[in-house]
Amino acid sequence: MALDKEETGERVLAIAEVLLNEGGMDNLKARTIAEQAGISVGSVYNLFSDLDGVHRAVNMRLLDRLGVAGAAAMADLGRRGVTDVRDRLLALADAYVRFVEAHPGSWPALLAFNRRRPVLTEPDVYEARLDQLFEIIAGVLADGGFDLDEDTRRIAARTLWSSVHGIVTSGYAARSVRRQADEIDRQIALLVGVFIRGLERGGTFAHAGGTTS
Amino acid sequence: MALDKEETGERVLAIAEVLLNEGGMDNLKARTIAEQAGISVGSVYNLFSDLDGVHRAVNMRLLDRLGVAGAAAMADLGRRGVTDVRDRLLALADAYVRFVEAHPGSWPALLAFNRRRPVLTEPDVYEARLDQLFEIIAGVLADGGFDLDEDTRRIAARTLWSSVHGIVTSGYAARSVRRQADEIDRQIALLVGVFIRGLERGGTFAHAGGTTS
DNA sequence: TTGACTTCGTGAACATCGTTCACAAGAAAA
DNA sequence: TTTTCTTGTGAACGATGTTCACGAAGTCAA
Repeated sequence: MALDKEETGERVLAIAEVLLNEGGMDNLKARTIAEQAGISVGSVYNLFSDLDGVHRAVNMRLLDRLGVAGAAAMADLGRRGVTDVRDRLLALADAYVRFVEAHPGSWPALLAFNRRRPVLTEPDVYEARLDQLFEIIAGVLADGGFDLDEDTRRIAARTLWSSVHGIVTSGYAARSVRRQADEIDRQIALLVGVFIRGLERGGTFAHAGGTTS
Repeated sequence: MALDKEETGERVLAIAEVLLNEGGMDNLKARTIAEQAGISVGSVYNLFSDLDGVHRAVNMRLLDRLGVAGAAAMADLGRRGVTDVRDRLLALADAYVRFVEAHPGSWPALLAFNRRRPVLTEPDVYEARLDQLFEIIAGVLADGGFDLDEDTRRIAARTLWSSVHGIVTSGYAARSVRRQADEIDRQIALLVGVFIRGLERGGTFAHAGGTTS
């Protein structure tokens, strides 16, 4: 045996990520992985329980990389003395956009992976890695001087994240590739701008049932 | 032959939608459709080019139904004399939430379907049906008395839609089923509230490059 | 009516996929 | 050396998407 077991696993994950990035979920085939990794099909199932297990492991790496990208963007702004809330939120959103662009196949594959089953899987680990991002956003909001209690700030952070996520994914699902990046940037700019102005005006955001007569 | 060709196609689509709704994309099998529809496997391929073609047709029906739900929600509010922008936007968002809840499997399958290939498909028809929804939102914004030019209003409508979409999909991707509906409602209420307050303050939302020193 | 032509349903057949498993090779222990 | 355990192997199985040669049934002209 030439390689360590863990080392072989890493190589399989690297190959799997390339396959996912190039051809989406349908391109993740056990025989292709085995061939490119120089092992047999059975060995793939020795290293991972399923192909789903391989995909899950790739997704973990992606989420980790996304967290690093977000933290790096904040660290970079801090190093340059930028403290403006708008700039920091835009930088976070931009980091996410660049991350999605850097993973044109594997990131959509992660999203599709979660939607494949109704709710059978246990995305606890997923949520844990996403919480890391939420806390970054909540931290930015906390420094913004808004008069928000902790609970509202938590909701606002998740709302902001979900909104940016929706803008980016909806944007890239549209037809043209060019000109679409511009649309995404404009939507994000409008969202962040409107969000900050709305928060600055204070007030409560209770789930008021105003729609009923 | 007992049934018309088009009628058989409708039955196939109805069966396919049930299958998708119950088990997601993996549950859409040619042999299952043929068996439940009382036809042969080959006939399915006579009626539709691919299984993807079947899925596409189901998705069209879903998008039509979503458009009807949105329009109905607006018509209902108009009938009850409700003209407040916040109420109307919340009603639209609520219509979307209820739509997603009414299609727990087939709607995620639609989203996963679009993410399956990088950008090979031509979602022109998709976009056309979504534009219908954007125009509804833009119409509500136009009645809101905000000082927005048509272009900004278009962007704002799409931003609002994408944000709500992101909130809903991110929300249902999380772990618990209960208590999650509450989280979604709170995020939507915060988003709409913040959005309206932000728009009321006017100003431009140009893509100002403020992040660079 | 009859014959040719067209249309369309049929299901066996093929290729490919995920997954399993009996087997063997090799390392470690005795 | 012998035994035992681990681990890689690839043939084999079942399921799936898709095709296609065949035949039944309808249509129409003579």
